[in-house]
Amino acid sequence: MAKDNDKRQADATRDGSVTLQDIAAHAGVSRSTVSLVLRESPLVAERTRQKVQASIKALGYVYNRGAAALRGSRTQTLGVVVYDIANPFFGAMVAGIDAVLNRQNYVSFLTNSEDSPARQQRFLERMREHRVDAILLCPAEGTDPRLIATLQEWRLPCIQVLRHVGQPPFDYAGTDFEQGVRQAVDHLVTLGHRRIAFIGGQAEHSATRARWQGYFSAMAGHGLDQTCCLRTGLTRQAGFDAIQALMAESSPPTAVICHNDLMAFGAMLGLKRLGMTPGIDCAVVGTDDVEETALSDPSLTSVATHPYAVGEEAARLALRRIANPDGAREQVILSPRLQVRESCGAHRPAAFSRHAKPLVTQD
Amino acid sequence: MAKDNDKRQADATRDGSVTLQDIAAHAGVSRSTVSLVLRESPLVAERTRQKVQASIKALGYVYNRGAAALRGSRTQTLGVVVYDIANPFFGAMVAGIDAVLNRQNYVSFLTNSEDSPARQQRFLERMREHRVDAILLCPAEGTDPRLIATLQEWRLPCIQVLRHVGQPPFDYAGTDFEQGVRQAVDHLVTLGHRRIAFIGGQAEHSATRARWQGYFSAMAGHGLDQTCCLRTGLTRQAGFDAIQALMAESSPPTAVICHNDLMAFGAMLGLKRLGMTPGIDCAVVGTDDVEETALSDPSLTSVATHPYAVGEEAARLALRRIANPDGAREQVILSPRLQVRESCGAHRPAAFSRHAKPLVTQD
DNA sequence: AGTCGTTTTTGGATGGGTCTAAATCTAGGC
DNA sequence: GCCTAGATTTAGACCCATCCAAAAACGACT
Repeated sequence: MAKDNDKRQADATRDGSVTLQDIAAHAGVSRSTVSLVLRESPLVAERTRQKVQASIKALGYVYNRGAAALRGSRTQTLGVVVYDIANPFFGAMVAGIDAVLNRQNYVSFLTNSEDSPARQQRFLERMREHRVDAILLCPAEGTDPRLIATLQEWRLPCIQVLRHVGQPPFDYAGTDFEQGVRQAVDHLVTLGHRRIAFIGGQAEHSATRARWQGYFSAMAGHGLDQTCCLRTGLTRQAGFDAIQALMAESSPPTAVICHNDLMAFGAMLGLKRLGMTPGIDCAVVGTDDVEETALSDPSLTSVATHPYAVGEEAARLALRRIANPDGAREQVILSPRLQVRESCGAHRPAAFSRHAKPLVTQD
Repeated sequence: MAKDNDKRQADATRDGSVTLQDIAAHAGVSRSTVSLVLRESPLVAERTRQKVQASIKALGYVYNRGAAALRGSRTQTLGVVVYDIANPFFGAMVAGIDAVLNRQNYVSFLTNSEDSPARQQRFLERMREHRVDAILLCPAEGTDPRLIATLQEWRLPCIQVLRHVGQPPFDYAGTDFEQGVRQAVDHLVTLGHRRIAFIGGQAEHSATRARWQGYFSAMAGHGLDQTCCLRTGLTRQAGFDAIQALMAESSPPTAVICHNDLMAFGAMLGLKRLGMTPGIDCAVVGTDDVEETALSDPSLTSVATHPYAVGEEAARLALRRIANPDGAREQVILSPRLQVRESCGAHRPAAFSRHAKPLVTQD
């Protein structure tokens, strides 16, 4: 037996792969026992546990999660699909996801659909082949609503994030965009604005619809029917173009709310281009409250949508769903908060530090 | 046999897991043959291939990459460790990595070390347990240089990105920061500046050292010895503080080069706070050329370090290394390019800037 | 018909864990 | 000293593909 031991150990050092079998031999127990020790089972006697642990250390064993996943049912991996990883908003969200997963020894695959349903589809299939335990999906624009049902058939838990498609009993984590826009409208009305425009997306997903809904209902609530709005793309350029179109109208708005911060930055540049000053000649409010809001000039008032926190919630929800695949579906919806800065004309803080926001937005 | 077939198929629909065995039975061939078809082996006869493919489609088979990885040696996965995923620079880099990997059917785990060597260590160990084929590592600040040797012992290919530690024969992809800073100095000298300051990191990694090196050597090359510089943190706040300290000196600099764009944005805000106009009272140059450079006011002149391209190169290098683990180590180093905008005072493009100035001086 | 070289196909071992049911060991009770 | 419930440990099947050596099929050529 000692000889057998030696041989094993020699093998191990040669190709660097020590297995349960090797540990078992070294510690003088069975493979099963070692497996139990590794999984911290309470069934193992303390003395045995220590003996095995010592062998594990001595041989430099590395757990093989792939092999474990093959027999067991969990891979301890998650798939994350976003549609624009270069967007700082998603950077923050991914950081939130990462923070939660690490605590649970999970790792996540990250892929970027670039808002292409076809790419998204390929990724999902690849994730499936890798047997991820769940998917966090920010659906690409134009995603077929039936996708969610398909994933269900695949028995692949899917948490939708920020946007959602398909029929309601689904898992979702996001922000209440409707309420966010409403807050922006309310604030602007308080400041005396009446002609408030909204520029936002034309695509049909939940996140767009919710914003429009918030805008229309808030305006109506204040008895302001003469809404003016524009359905555009979601880029900085779109904001730049849209604001100029709005200003060219016979009675231009005195304030504008934008679908996201990128568009708001574009709108501010557009105003400057026209010789106008954002926050004075026309108030501008963005959405997301990305880090850069504080360093634009004027600093941008924005509806904070807490990407880091959304990421955390989504990840937590995913872990709950993995633990209990048939549990009731959950929607975790965070409340946005209007972050008032200079661009809405409310005030102009004197010091940089006062309107600097912490690097990590956490509720 | 037909009965056996039926049973198999029933199993399949029940728990959604069709295996090679099922396909083999359905197509009337052996498991081995099916495996060959899946891997597009030229050994299989065309007729057989088609028959098998039909069965695969009919039964809705899903390839099990985990099982394949257990026997074979490749997992088709990569680990990516960055130190600040919320930073837009890394967002772009990750997008570049993702783009290359997808073409090769690879997926990557992404984790965020937050510049903590301990977290980084944990991640690397987890990646090892998942048997990733290679690691793309942006080493956290304070990483022990021996880490690279350790990874080598683990036989885990590691491509360092942007920063590097350890002894030279290693794989690396990054940008030539030294040359970047040199370009910035040269440009500023051409514009007539003599008192050029540099504010940058104090930590000891390659990326910091290279920048200092570039600064000192370029200054010396122009016969400008009276260098003034500050070693600070790398945040916006650090830039904000540093510029004010510099301006308080008896003979303040007329231009300042910053370690990254975040600091440059901070520095510009700092100048405004002092009632000065960036690009007029003091030139400011950043590094990285993140997207937001164009929308600051004034727009920021910056040394473009091409994060997307760096990500692509790193991923490609990783794939080469996986294919040939013992090949010669490579260093892929991209040349930066100075992106001249308004903040260095060289010119003020007509488009956005004409009206921007009055706006800033309003404080 | 027999031989030979290709081209295809295949059985069975293998990778490294987990799972289940059964075996073995305790200590306490009589 | 024997019996039993409870605590530990274990053997062996299993997960699902890949690998290798060997078998089978095929066609061409003596």
